[in-house]
Amino acid sequence: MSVFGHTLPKSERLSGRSAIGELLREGRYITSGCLKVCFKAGSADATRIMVSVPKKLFKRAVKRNAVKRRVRESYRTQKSLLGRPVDILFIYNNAEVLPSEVIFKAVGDALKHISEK
RNA sequence: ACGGAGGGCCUGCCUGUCGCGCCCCUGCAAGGGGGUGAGGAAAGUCCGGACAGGACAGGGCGCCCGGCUGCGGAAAGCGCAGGGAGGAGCAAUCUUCCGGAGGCCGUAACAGAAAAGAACCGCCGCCUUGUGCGGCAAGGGUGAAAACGCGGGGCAAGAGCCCACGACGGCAGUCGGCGACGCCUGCCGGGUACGGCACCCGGGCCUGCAAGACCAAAUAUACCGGCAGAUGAGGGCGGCCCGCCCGAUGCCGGGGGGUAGGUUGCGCCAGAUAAAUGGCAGGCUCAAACACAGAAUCCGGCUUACGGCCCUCCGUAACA
RNA sequence: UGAGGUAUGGUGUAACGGCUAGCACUAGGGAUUUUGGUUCCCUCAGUAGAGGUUCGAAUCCUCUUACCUCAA
Repeated sequence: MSVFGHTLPKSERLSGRSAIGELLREGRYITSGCLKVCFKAGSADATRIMVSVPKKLFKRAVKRNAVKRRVRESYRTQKSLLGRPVDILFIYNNAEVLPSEVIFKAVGDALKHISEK
């Protein structure tokens, strides 16, 4: 782990059918700007996240990838806002590819909201 | 210069910083170092394969797809070059069609007499002068399409009826070409268009990596072994015992198929598996660093989307 | 990722390649009625988009777009 902690290795990403199913079943939902966020207290040691961009919103894979990368980048630079381990799912919920600043703010707000709960 | 036509090429690189996948090295570990990391279309999934499973004695018919020629190719609704007929454009050039049949079958709405052996108007002849009989297909009109064009002969009037020239189709021959075919000569032919059928040549079994292969919890269980069991195993009521009720299987071990899940298929310079190539700042080469766009089994094409440059050619205008 | 299908007025659906694309409901107008309903009459509005074949295309062919189904 680097000095700054602004990393996002594989162990901090949510994967696996059962883990995702558990989150979707038991998680709480909040909305923050262009994002819908599903989260629950983490069962693993580290905070784990995943990002979802529905195909209904963007038909082109390039746009979906761009949005996912911006969300991940925003989380990576702001992950220090969280205290204890949480499982989080970010679902993009806007018909347009928004600029990085907007997504950055939405992710930041969501993280603050979660850490207060 | 503007507009257009054809062809070719490219669609980055570097630095700083924060990050990601895979591989290698190092380290007990945390980590550190190095390498590498999307496209010309990766797309649409329109064709063809490889590969995999299923089916399958051998052969024929049928069915489906393709159909000018030559070369390339494993093959292709493939590429390159060329041929014929038609169409678009002032032009450069582009584009559509193409084996085969004098036979058979089907279709040709409306209009029109008639849409395939035609006669409404019309033209001509005869007499018994009529709502007659017969001949003709040049002219008119309908239609998307009407029986080859034009000139002459011929005739009662006419007509490829005959003749010359021409167009079209077929056959034969000389020459040129690997060939499709072309040029020339001679002979023959005359009801159109479209589609299908005999036939000829080539290809085609079906399903697709969510194919397929391997490992393998929990629960139930084929089968095998051991133990207990109508002298009551086990279960229900209950915290336990007694009691009451139901009662022939119960427990343990092995074990096959198989589900969740995992591995493989899956790439020895991309190789993930909820899925990596990015963000920010700046620079360089420069024709430009923008547009279209993100690998999931892999190849060969086609099609569609889209930025830029170069070369050749055509047209218009201006200048020399 | 692979395989397949659909698109016709606002909605649901018909139409051997051939009349002005038919029908029902809805909507608008009118008639009947004291008013409303029922009933009757009239009207509006459509072949998803772009090319091609053809004398002629909703229909046949090609491409594009949108939507749907199936295969863990």
